[in-house]
Amino acid sequence: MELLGPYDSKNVEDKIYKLWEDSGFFNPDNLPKRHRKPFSIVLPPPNVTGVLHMGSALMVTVEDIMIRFERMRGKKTLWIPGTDHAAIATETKFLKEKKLSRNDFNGKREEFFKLVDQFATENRDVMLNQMRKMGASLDWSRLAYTLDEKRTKAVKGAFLRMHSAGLIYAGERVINWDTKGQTTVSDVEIDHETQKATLYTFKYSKDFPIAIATTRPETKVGDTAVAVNPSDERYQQYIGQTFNVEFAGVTLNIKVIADKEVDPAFGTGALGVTPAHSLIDADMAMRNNLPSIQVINEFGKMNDKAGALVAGKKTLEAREIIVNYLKEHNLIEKEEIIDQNIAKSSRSGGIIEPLPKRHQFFINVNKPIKERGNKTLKELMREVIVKKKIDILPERFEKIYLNWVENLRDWNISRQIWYGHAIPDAWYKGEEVKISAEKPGEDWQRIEDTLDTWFSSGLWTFSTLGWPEKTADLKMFHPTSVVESGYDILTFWISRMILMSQFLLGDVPFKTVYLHGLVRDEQNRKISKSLGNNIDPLDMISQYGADAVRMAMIIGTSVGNDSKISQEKFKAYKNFANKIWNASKFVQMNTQDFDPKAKIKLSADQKKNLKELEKLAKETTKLMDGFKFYIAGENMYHYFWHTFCDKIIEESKSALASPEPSVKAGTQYMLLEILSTSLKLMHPFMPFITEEIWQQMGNKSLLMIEEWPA
RNA sequence: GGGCGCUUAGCUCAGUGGCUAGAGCAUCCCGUUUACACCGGGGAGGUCAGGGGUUCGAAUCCCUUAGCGCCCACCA
Repeated sequence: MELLGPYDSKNVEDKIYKLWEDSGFFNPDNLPKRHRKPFSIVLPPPNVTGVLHMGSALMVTVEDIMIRFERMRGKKTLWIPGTDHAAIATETKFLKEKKLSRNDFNGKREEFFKLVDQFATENRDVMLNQMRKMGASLDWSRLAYTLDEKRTKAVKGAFLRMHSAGLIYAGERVINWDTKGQTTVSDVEIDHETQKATLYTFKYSKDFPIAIATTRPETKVGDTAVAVNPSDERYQQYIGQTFNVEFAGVTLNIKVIADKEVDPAFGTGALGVTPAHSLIDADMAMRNNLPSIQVINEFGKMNDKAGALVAGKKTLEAREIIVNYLKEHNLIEKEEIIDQNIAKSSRSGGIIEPLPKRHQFFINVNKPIKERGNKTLKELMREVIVKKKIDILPERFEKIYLNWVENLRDWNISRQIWYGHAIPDAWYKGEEVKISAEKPGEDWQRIEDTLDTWFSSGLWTFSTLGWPEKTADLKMFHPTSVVESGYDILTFWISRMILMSQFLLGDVPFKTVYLHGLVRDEQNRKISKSLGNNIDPLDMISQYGADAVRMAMIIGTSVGNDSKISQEKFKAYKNFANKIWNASKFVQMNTQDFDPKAKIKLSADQKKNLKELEKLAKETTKLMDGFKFYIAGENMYHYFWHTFCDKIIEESKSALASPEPSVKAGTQYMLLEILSTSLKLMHPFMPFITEEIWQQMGNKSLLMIEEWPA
């Protein structure tokens, strides 16, 4: 009997974790025979250079609850750990911490790659240990990294298959250029900020017949057309005509075109078309066969084609110069202040400048795929939700997802950074691009871009199981049962996994998506480094114990909703852990002499207690099945404290003192029964303390693999 | 501009047609001989944002108003 003093998590947790790890039961291959049906989850791979924060603590808690619950229920449970190389984020962090720039490496990419890799690995081990502290029952023998050898093979296989199916194409396109990060980014990596901007209405020159409106006059030196709505009567006479105009030191060749995308009600109803620096204009130029003139370079400065007046200037300076030019020449008709969205890179914060770039790889989401019933990726992504092959919890995110898929455009997967997967077998000669294992010819050169990091994480559910090899793991554990993540990466990650799995495997990557909310501080602020309001889960673990941290994370957080976390909450569940400890101590002290073979007599109330417990177990199971862990946990808390401790234990005190042996033995039986069943029911939530007590009760087996009581 | 959601006790939140609307924390009163003061017993505290409707019955379903929040978007 060792349950002395108040519960001290520090003496228990590391010891218990080692006990579990040594048992081998985190690995489904080692589980006893009764564990047959698979249940699998892939851990959303955190950035390799990250640290465990409140969001990851919540993620680990929810997933470990599911895994432990299903393991006890007899499933063959696999929870795969791993980390994400997070290309841009890691490269940026490395350069910043080492106070280096890519130029310092003089093009020595391999050397650079090695150093970043090493940097990443050091960080990784720290973070993985943090997950152990949380009690995560991850199968460490299957640890994966999005940039390790096996995953590289998967990436290459996926890329080549998509390319040969015609789903990946390359070419010169107007892309989102991050002027700070010096790379292209995809549509989802852009944030829009509303700003006040001046909308200028003006003519290129006095002899040009149509006035146009823009908030970016500096781009107008790259105009090749003016577009009007085909039904706009004001401009009918000019459609099809071409004008040569002198504008701010350059000669523009402006064709007047009709395009239905133009809103006749906005501005003058006429749009100056700048094919090189606007995505919508680029589309319009493609439809109307217009030339494109790049006037802004990759550093956000005007180039030589922009004319002597502004060449070499930053875009904002150039804007002033052009506006002055317009004023001097009396060309401005109207100036008004409007709200405008400006695009910024969500990673670097740099302004996004649309500009044309060669050799860019895209995933075509609108191409019918022969081997998938002529459906497009977009249709496949939509179908799995509509046909309920995948459930998203909470359901409202299905609408958000579908809405996003509707608006989906081709995905630019090229990145101009070094740390990441090289685009496999990619070569260029001038504008030409070829995918070939061998160098296609003398004049061909390697395309040195890397892939968007989400390309590799999109493969995660099956690349971690050995794909493209036909492994036993893949057969057993894919599709995975549940994917659990924050709703903020629904479009980045969840959607890409669906895309990849649908095409490459013709199957869903998971059956259920469980989305958790953001963890916020007491003032309802997002937890972020810049606010300095981060609560370190490790601090909380050392103050309150991992079980208390897990309870604090899960209770009061319903699926898909943000939650608030505060010190009081951790404290409350630390008290609960102590309550469990003391109640167990009481039971043990009073059942030392219990003989399992003794004749027992139960009072009507005691029988009722056992019935109630049975009911609670059934309800808990139902709630867990419905992913309502927060309610299940709260119910257990309430039952254990206010029913078992406050009522049942109190009432048992007199019965334990009964002179009638069968009454005493009956009471002992009941107490032991309720305690051990409670420990089982609470184990997914509070694994350390329940296992510790289970062990101290003299059980030979691990609570972790005990049979679930309902 | 399009879409989604939230508003329930002082605070954080549960509760998707049915007993008198719940929990945790906080608060107030009482209580220290042996499981636990990291405790026990008791109490106060809510026109479920406002209005309208459906229903035998509404926090829950529908409409509407207000406030707050999120996502998407190439009105230049």
